[in-house]
Order: sequence, then structure tokens, then C-alpha cells
Amino acid sequence: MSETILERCEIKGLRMTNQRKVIAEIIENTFDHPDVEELYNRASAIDDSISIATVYRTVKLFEESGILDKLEFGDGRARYENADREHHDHLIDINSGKVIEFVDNEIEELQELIALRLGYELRGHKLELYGVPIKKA
Amino acid sequence: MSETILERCEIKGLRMTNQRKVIAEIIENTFDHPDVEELYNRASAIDDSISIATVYRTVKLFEESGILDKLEFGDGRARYENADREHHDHLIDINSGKVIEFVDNEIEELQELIALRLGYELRGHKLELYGVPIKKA
DNA sequence: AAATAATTTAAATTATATTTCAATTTTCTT
DNA sequence: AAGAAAATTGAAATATAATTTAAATTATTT
Repeated sequence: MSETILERCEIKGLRMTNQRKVIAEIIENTFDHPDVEELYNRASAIDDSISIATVYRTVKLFEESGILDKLEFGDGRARYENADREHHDHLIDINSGKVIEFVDNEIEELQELIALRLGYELRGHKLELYGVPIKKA
Repeated sequence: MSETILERCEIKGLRMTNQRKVIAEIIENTFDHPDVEELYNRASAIDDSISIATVYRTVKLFEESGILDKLEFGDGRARYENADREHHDHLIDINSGKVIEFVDNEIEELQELIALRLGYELRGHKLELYGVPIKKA
């Protein structure tokens, strides 16, 4: 959380057009995990000249630059979140679709270890838990 | 690994046409994680009247019946594997694309626990490790 | 300010997956 | 076993997510 997305884009030397700034700003200030369609809706509300092609190009550019993380929860649509956050995994409520973020150091360490045992150096991982809320008495 | 895919289909009451039998047989006897295109190629070699539409329909049917698991490793193509196996996760070699299966009970238990702490009952999970082979001296 | 380079939009295209529909195959009923 | 009913099939059409094209625009460099 040190720099803003805009700042990180500038450090990377990306040309920051107004369209890209709008998209960067939206992702900076959101706490959910919007897909391209949703980003396009939100961006259009701010600058209605932004086309969906630009949203697709921008998230791809940002992802390749390590600015955004692409998430895929198995519904066919890719979601995006700010990559510059404490690492975390996701728990998806299969009833409501709600996404909860969590971190567990023990599980992080175990993953490193498992990869090592298999002869691999861990470069990344994807952990998603799918569950239903426990009913309270 | 108790019953064959064919047997499980029959238990579920699925009508087993020759096309479905061919597809079931292929998945039964493979150790990799083929996508639809690849399944279609292998199925065509056995019975060249099988159309790709049938392969799509069959894997979807099998998945919905819990016969197959659908895997998505982030390259846009869905892969399938026999669901009736000891549960396992996947480590993907990001250089070669090779997929290694593994099980770790400790990590399985931790996931249950994490979900519980968040107020959820775990219904499923997805764990993929992405790594590169450790060079040997 | 002119020239160059990158980015944009809208539309076309690609890739994966799903659906339609007439024809066929399988199952059911007798 | 024959005919009726139901499900499945292949080929083509369609849907959906994502990418690319090309002319126009915008930003950067000189």
C-alpha cells in the first residue's frame, strides 16, 4: 500500500492517459473484485467516452505490469484487484457469491514446503476456499 | 477408485451411449489433464463420428453428475479429470506446463480450520501451486 | 509547432462454450 | 418384437469473453 496505482504505473513508465487514470482510480478505491463489465460500468459513469475495449486492454496491461492481479473464481469472468496489497487468499460464499479475503501464514509456509519437497521453487499459488455460512443457534 | 466411470454413470442412471462410453473410457485411462479439444482428438481416433458438441455436452453432464472434476489453470481452457480419485491438488510447472498431483493432509486440515474461523463450512477448495524446477548441482 | 509515437474507439475477429433442430438411437410399453 | 415416446446426436448457429484491426485522436519528442 505504499504507492497508489497511478504512482506505480508512472514508475513503470506507463503512459497514463485519462482513461487509464480513471480505471486505476476505480481499482484503487474499491474493496470488491469487479469483472471487466463492472469496471466498464463504473468507468463509464465517470468518463462515458471510455470503451470496453480500453478496459480490456488496460486490465491486461496492468496485469502484465504487475499492477493488478487477475482472479478467476470459475464463473468464466475474470476479476481484478490491486496487486499492491498484503498477499491474501479468498473464501467464496457459494450461496451468495460474497468473497472474503484472508491470510494464514501457516498455510503459506506449508505451500513453500510442499513445492520444495516436489523439487520446485514456489513462484505463486492460488488458494480458494468455497463454503457455506455456518448457521448460528 | 472403487467403480469405473462407466459403472458410476450407470449407478447415476445416465444413459450410456457409445459416444459417452468412449469419452468415459478415455478419461478412465488417462493420467494427464486433457482439455475438450484433446478429448475430442482422442475420442475421434476411436470413433470418428463423435462430434465436438457431444464432447462438450458429455463433460458438462459428467461434471454436473460428479463424475468428472473440471480444472482451470488460467489459460482459458477447461481440463477434466476423473472425480473418483483420492483428493489431490496440483502443482503446475510454469516452464513446461507439466502438472504434478499432490496431497498434503496438513494443508487440508488447515483449510477446514480457516473456513471455520471465518464462520464457514468448507465445501470445496482449489489449491494450485505454480513453480519452477529447482536446478540440481 | 511539426513530426513521431502511442493510445483510443468502434467494429471485426478469435476462442471457448452452449444451444438449436432435424435426424437418429435408445428405452419403454405393450 | 414392434411401435411409441423420450433422449441423444451431429452440424450449424449462437452466445460470451477476450483480443485485434485500422483509422482517428492524443500525447510526447524534437
